[in-house]
Amino acid sequence: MTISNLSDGEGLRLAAADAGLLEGGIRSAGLKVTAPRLAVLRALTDRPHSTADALFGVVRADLPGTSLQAVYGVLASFTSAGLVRKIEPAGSPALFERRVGDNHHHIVCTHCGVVHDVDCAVGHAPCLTPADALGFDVRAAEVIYWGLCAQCQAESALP
Amino acid sequence: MTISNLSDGEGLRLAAADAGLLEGGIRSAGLKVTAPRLAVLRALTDRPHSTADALFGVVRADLPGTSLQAVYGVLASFTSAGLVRKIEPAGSPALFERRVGDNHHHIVCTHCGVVHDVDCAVGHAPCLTPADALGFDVRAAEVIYWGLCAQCQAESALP
DNA sequence: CATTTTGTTTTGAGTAAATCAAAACAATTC
DNA sequence: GAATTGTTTTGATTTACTCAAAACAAAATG
Repeated sequence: MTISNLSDGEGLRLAAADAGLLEGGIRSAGLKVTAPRLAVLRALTDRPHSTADALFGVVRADLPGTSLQAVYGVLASFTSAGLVRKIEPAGSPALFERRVGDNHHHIVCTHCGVVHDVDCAVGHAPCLTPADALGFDVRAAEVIYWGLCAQCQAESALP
Repeated sequence: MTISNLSDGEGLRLAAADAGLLEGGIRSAGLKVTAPRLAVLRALTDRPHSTADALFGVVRADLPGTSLQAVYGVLASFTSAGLVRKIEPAGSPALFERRVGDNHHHIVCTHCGVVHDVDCAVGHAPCLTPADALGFDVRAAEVIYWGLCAQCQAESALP
């Protein structure tokens, strides 16, 4: 599979527009630019908080030869290169997003599973300092809010 | 397997002392009191932040006939009865603890995986209010701090 | 431009953690 | 003590993910 069959038909113009940005991001992370990587990164741009499997579904539409393992491989390399962030909410397969480098958190619907980004709670870097760090050298604080999303609240209020 | 072969030998006195408390806890959660449930609850008292598998290892020493699935079943019933809390740190199998009902969080060592409880960060119920809840009815905030524990810091500083 | 090197993807197998279902069984209720 | 209800065992199954070797493509090099 070569980069030249990356896109076809109506996706071509969009792909051409994005390609530079996506490609630059991958390249400047010190990774080789390949068709599966471009496809995964594009899919993730459109659909943040996706599972590997969901991304595989999107990617294989663009690039039919792509394997699920390739998607896992791409995501692993992106994650360790700091190009994407992996989140693992309880009870869910891992989710991935392109928004990295800021200290943002997530809010997850306990009913439908939808995930949204939320900015940090209190002031500058809230929750980044535990009451007592017990001698740990704390590097990160991960916050997940759980609750009912607006739509599921509305649905649960129906007769 | 009956409750009568719950313990033997030197564990008997301790078991007798605990049995009332453990039994009362299970019963008042509306669950039947069984040998596997007592054994799991006792194991969890001694070793908070254990996996189902680790608890299975402890329980089968007391109660050799116990199956791993029984341990999963016991933990599921305890969790939904509010008798234990299940935590699922990224990259780890689920951990269980008896400390419930308070809003405490966890600090996990990125190197050795050890988990400790930490009280809430700032004031009363910090992090319980996101900057913007996006219409969600927020019910819980889960905070996990990641860092190097004191021992792993010491070991990484060696020649 | 051709070649080599390095890194990526495919193919296929394998694993860990957890779940499901039916039959056997035990705790509580009556 | 019998009936009822809930729990545990047994055994199979699933999901999410990982590993390894061979095939292959991208980038570096001459």
